[in-house]
Amino acid sequence: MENLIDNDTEQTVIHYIPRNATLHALAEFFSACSDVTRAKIICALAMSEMCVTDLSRILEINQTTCSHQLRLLRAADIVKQRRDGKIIYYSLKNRKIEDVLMAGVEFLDL
Amino acid sequence: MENLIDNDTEQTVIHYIPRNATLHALAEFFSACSDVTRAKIICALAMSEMCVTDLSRILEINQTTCSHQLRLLRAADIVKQRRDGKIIYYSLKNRKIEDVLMAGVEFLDL
DNA sequence: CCCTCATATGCACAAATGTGCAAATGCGCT
DNA sequence: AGCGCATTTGCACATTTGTGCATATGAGGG
Repeated sequence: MENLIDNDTEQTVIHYIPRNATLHALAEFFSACSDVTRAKIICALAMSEMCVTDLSRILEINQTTCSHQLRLLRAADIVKQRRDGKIIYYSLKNRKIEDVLMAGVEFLDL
Repeated sequence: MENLIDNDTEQTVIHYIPRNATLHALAEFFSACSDVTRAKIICALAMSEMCVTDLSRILEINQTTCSHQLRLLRAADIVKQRRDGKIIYYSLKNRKIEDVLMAGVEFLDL
């Protein structure tokens, strides 16, 4: 069983591979961006803090679905909430998420 | 049925939301990055062109699985292949994928 | 206390996804 | 042609995911 790449390269590659925890975190994060509904929500929240009702009305998605996806986005630390009386306002937790979207747009040349 | 955000903001948000085709492309792209195995493969290929056998051996993943995931990555235009006799070498099609991973790493503060 | 509105949760279900075995294909060699 | 190796493909299966209805929770106002 011969190696096809040379041993030095192999060692370099092996050391470059991130730890499993890192890979897992990355995959989970990208997974949170990998749905049309959630991408929509992120884009909307990048413009303005908003409540669930407005979000679902403006994006034309079911309120329940919106709520479910917001929960996922919150679990992924992409979105945060703030309560004001009856209303819960959602917004981006960290503006770096926009850099990620931009990088995606760049890659796809959109 | 009253709006909770003012109409100007609402209009701005509505115009900011990317077209459906764009959202779909973005989601599909991130979906390609949203799996541990594929993330691993991308990281490895960022270091060096490699064939399936080496990839699966070094990353310690089943060769068949590796092949399946490479097909997905190829469909997502993340990876390209080059044949040399019996061997097929895989490499990143576009180095901008690294910027995306970096943005993810930045976001997660890894 | 009851009504209304904003939001979340439980549940069910269809659809998509990741994995690996078994078998097929492709290619060079003799 | 026949063999061996590299890679892909077909198939099956368990698991996860996205969605929305029905229902619950939570908060303010009369």
